[in-house]
Amino acid sequence: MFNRKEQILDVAEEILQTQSLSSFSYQDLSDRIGISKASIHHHFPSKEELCLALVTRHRSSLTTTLETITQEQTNPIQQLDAYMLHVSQILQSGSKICLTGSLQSEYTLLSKNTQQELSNLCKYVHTWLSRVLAEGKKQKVMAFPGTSEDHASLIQAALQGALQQARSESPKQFNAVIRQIKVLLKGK
Amino acid sequence: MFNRKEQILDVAEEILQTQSLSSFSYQDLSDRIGISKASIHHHFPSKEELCLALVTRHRSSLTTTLETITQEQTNPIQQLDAYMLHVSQILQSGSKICLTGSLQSEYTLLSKNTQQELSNLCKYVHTWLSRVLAEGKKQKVMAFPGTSEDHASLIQAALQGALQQARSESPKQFNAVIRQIKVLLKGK
DNA sequence: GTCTATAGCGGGATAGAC
DNA sequence: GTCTATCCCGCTATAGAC
Repeated sequence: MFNRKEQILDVAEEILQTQSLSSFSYQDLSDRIGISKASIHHHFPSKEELCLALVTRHRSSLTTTLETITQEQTNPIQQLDAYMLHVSQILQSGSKICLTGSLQSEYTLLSKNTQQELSNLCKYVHTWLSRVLAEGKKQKVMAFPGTSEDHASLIQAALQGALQQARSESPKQFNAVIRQIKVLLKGK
Repeated sequence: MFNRKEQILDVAEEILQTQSLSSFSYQDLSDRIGISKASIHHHFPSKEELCLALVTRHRSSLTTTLETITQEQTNPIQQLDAYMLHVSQILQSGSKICLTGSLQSEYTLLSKNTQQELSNLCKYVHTWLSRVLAEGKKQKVMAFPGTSEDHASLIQAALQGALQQARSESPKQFNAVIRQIKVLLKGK
């Protein structure tokens, strides 16, 4: 048999990116997976544990993604492009938002552990982005004023916000943000 | 007597910016205001109506704010600064996020009317920002590549994302985004 | 406008059989 | 691992008295 735990996390992640932590229930999971609520409780006794597992898995998945990008692309511009493509695929697969954004909106409802794990995840992405930007500047293939860290913060925040804005507006708004991030990095 | 409806909306807005639409209840309102749940239903029969009223009021409030800024500040740079100060005050009054961001995260759960009103609100802010940026460029007090509309989208998305990121990180992350938005507008 | 009381539902979680 | 059955709770919403 395949891994049921992973299947539950897959479905939970999808719902979380479409709705919110408070609004989704074991019943939702039960309906979509086709096993009873009690069976899901067997794998994840509490909602809090499920949520923590979700964030932990997401962090390790994102780590793999970013490491792969770093290995496959040597050019910092292509590395950033690959990451932005990764983010835009979230939008294209339904009008989802990133897991991070969904959970940060309900940050005050998370357990201490989950908050910590979410914080680690964000820090990791920020560090990666900062490094790519610093490398791009050093190689003179990117140009931007200010520090790499600040510019990384801007890009990270903009991508998260853009996914959400795309919901009430059109995906065009999201594409506008991607376009502008790229334009800003071109020297003149 | 003061206006109870407004009081309810005040408290609801505060809770929504701290938690989420799904997680907050008439009981929460009842506890904080000191009247029964049934009394609140008298003013806002359903949660959906309350939510719509909240967005409508927020839109008119924001319209006033932006019009005031436009009248009081003649310099586009100062207009943008005033708006960003307005946003940063959201963060300073507790670790809140903007109403827009909170509701967009649960966009799929909103009624059609509320979705439409939220969309109008976002469009209005985007139009205002675009105009300020275009004016700044025309007066040569701002410099940025690309269109005013795209740069407005970037700033709007970044501010919304930054408020959320500030929760799992520190307010420093938010300040970094503000700083970088300003730096990007300086000609060199 | 506010209250108490309650309906009716769905939530998270558990017990115990298979 | 999965099920049925059930507990207890909190939710939205309504009825009807004051």
